[in-house]
Amino acid sequence: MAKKKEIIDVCVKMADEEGFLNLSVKTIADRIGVKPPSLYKHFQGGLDEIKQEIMVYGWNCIDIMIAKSAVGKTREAGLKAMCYALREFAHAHPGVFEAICWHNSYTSELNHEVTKGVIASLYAVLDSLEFDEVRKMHVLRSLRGFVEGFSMLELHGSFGDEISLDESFEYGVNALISGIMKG
Amino acid sequence: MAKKKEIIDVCVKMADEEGFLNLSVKTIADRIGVKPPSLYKHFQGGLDEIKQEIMVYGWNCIDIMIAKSAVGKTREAGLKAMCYALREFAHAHPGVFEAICWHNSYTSELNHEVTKGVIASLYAVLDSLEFDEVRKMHVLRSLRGFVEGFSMLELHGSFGDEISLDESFEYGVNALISGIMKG
DNA sequence: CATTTTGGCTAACGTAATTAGCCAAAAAGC
DNA sequence: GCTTTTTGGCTAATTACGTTAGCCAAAATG
Repeated sequence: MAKKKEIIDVCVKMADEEGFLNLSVKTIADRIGVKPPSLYKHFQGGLDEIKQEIMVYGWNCIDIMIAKSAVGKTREAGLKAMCYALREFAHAHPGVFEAICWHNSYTSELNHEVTKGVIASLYAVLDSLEFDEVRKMHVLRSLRGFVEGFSMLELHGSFGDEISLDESFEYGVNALISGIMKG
Repeated sequence: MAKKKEIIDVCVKMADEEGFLNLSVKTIADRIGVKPPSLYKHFQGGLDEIKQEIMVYGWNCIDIMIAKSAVGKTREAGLKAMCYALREFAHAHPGVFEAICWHNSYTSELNHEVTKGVIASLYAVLDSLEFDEVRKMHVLRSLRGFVEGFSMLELHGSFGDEISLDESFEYGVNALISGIMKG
């Protein structure tokens, strides 16, 4: 095995398959085929550093997905596309998404750096709304709150599944965005 | 020191003051003035059981706050009051709120039991909307997603604070509920 | 070819959760 | 009122994990 990047890729897979909470130095070392202390050659910050790297990986990934999803779209269509992209990421990478929701608290410094990229993508679409700066921030926060909250809850199984989750999400996105456009 | 209930009260305080993540058998035992093994006389399930009890405490508390907040209100006013009540709980009990967001995954069985009370309160107001069952569920999920997501993000410091969080929340609630009522 | 860096290892340590097994005081039963 | 059981605490020991120290071989670099 070799460099950080490959190890993080393995960790990302593990987080998604077995849960972010089940990541430990031992399980990671086992999966890589190495003894626990060897990981410290790559990550002197230990487990915390690995978890941060997963979070950073996640934000970069989200940045790309959101930017792609909004290409050529403005206003309602742009906002909607970004909401769907973020939820799709949460489904594709539940473990990484968990890392992002959770590990925030520790690392708000680093976190603000990292999220700048994402916020930049978002602002391109937000600008097309021609709202003032404060209102754009309200919109951004509202959308993030809804999508991250909804995704967190559904991934944790808090919603049950008798009624379609996809339809609930669509309903919520439509309601929120229609409220944003009209207000 | 004596019974479960008093110990949980202390744990709730600790979670809110020092963070849910910092709860450990040792810190709890210290605070109570007892040695770690003694806690197992009250909670045979160990730390996990304690964390579950905190979650249950939280849901009961939320149940009461939501029910009180919605008294005598219907439709928009009722929904809005419940959203504000839930966010107020998150602010008043950040540690317990964290427990609720986090510990969901482990305990979806128990969790579904516990949330029935809350969902009952909510349904009283939802019923006043005169929507069909499926749509009521969409509304419920959307509101929960938004409020829990927004609160989680602000408590984790993910939003910054240059622009008023209260105003962003108000904006989001108004947008979402207005979208819900019109749809 | 010499040297440094890289990436691995074993051994040891500190701390946390938990279990086993003991014991005194309070509570309940006769 | 005394006996017995339950309650709630303890110390000691176990297990598991993150981490550090210090050693070593192969690969990369000069």
